[in-house]
Amino acid sequence: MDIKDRAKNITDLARLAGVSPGTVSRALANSELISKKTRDRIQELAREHDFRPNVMARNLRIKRSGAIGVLIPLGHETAQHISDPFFMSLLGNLADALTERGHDLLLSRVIPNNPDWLIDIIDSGRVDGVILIGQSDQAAVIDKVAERFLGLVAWGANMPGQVHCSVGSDNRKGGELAVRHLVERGARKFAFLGDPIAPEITQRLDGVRSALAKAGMGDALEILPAHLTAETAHPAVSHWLNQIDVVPDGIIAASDVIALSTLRALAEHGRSVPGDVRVIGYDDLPLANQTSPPLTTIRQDLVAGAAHLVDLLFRRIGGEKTASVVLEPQLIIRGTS
Amino acid sequence: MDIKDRAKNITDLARLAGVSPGTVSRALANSELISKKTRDRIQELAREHDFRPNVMARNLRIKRSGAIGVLIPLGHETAQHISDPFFMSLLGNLADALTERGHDLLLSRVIPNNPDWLIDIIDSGRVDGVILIGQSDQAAVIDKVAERFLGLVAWGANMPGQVHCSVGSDNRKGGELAVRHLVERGARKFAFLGDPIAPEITQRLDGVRSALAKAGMGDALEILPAHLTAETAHPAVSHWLNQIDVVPDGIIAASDVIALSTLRALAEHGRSVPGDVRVIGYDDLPLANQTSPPLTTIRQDLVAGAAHLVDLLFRRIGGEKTASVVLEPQLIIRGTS
DNA sequence: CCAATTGCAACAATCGATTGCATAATGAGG
DNA sequence: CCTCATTATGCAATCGATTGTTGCAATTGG
Repeated sequence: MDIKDRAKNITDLARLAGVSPGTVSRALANSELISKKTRDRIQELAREHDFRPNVMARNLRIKRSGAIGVLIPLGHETAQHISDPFFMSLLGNLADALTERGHDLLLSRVIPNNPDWLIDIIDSGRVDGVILIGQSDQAAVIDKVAERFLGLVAWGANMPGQVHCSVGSDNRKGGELAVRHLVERGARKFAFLGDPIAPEITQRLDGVRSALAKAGMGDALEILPAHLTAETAHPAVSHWLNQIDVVPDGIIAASDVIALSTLRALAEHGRSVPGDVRVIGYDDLPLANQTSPPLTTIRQDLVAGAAHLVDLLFRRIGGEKTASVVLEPQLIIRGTS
Repeated sequence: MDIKDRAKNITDLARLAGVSPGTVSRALANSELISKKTRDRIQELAREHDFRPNVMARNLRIKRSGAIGVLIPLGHETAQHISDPFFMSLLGNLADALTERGHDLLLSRVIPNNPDWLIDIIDSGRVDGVILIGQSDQAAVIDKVAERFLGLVAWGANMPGQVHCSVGSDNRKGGELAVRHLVERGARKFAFLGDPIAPEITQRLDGVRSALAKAGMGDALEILPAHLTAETAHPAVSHWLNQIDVVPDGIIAASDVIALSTLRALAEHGRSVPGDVRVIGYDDLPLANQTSPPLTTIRQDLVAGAAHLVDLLFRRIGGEKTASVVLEPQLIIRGTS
């Protein structure tokens, strides 16, 4: 088939078939209104001419875009990069789940410098629904939008009084699991590394505090509240190790990424893991299994998480008012504890 | 502003302003054809009513979608996951670069089970251009499409006689760099870990072979040609270590991900790095700096790579017939060599 | 004071597919 | 051979914004 006589729109194809555009449209949609004979003929013709209907025109008419917006709000720390392994890991799973449902994934890294960032995207008509990866510090904005707009789900913490639908792990329980495990292994002096500005982190810290209190060691906790990314974590932790008097023997990192940098900093300071210090991460990213020794961590099941996000989103798009989902965190014991 | 009287389309807004839809369109586009006074009035009205023009209608009319498709073809190994850290790292950089240019990023993980996978996406009208992350084993398909369609660039190897425009590092030179470095450090028996089905890997292996030949050690190379992902690499390498007679003292991993697993497997086999064995990776992913000891590797500058991909793509969309770009690989010496 | 020029905004066609409704073609039965 | 009931197709409006062309009014110059 030469490039010249490729039918570029439904009208061309209709002329070639000797029927009206409407008939072609129905035939390609396999509508019963068109006789089997013409239907087959038109479908065959479409195949021969390599015809592909214009998606935008179709979307305009039927008012759906066939795309789901996946947004990564970078509120409290614009320096945070989209390639953060945690985001990426979830994103990969979302891409798979959405593709299976025949939807495109519109990726956007958004810096919420005006309060309309979310509404802007929703009202633009580019997407049928929105999945937020993380709430950053935008809980208020998200809640306000969620009151009006159903097709929105978020990965992250489930806060009391929250309006929007979220999927996330039980961060509090995760924090508790981490501490209980370290206590069992004999740790007595603890440190928590992570910035409680993000609600998830706050909840993890709450869990840590609560478990320590229960164990009668409520005052044995130190906190390094710096915002820690893959790039900034190592120097921050290293500096912290230099200035403290007594190095804790149980370190709870707020994420695997932080834990990784911590392992390295400890090695450089001549501390053995898990001999001198026991370390536990959070997330169970694929790379947690790749360190030496492999990282003990609290697992968030991102495959299940992504599946839930997508499932809830489509149910909400369908009009259902779904509740949030809280996933059970799981202690994964490896070599660093 | 109540939700009721939100103008939902340009016609509503025109009625409210007492002008015609065309005038509103021009006013919002800040066209000189409309007097400053009416322009300001309409813009103010639009702001009050929170009006956002329908992107799909606009796109249909002006025949652009405002989105760039980023495709990850998974040809020779469907099990490979989109969350491969290398893909993700590049993807993050692409998202940033495209956002800066005001374009959306349509992410798709595609399994090329029929030869039309690429044409389908291009002709659907959903995207203005396509960036391929990796060519997988689809070079023929890609070349055929590239003959006709300009708005296409790919990350990956630059093969002789290639039609499509690609951006990638000089894999051959990268392989040479790796070997020269290991030789300098005293390694005498080598292994290359990676599957030469992907053209990039073949080129790296060629470089390795060539450098070894130059050093007069052409026969000191062993190859583990398994397809290695984050999940499969560790068992494969571990098994390999068990069955070989003499463990090499210089290991060239075809990627950082493979190098990571190798480090772990070596540790489990009681080999010290870099004491017994020197290891070098390829890519310089963020996580290469996070291992202990940190990984010596051949750096591909993904920030520059992403910038090139986007720049070339937009120039091609603009009609320019750009040539491929080959980036200079860089030896990053860290702790494993 | 009238004609020529300029400036603004309205009109209407257009992008390409979908779909309710009207109409033509077909076939059966009398 | 004609009528009526179906079935199969055509017609035309629609989704919402863009843009070339046209028409009207105000301004300027002679």
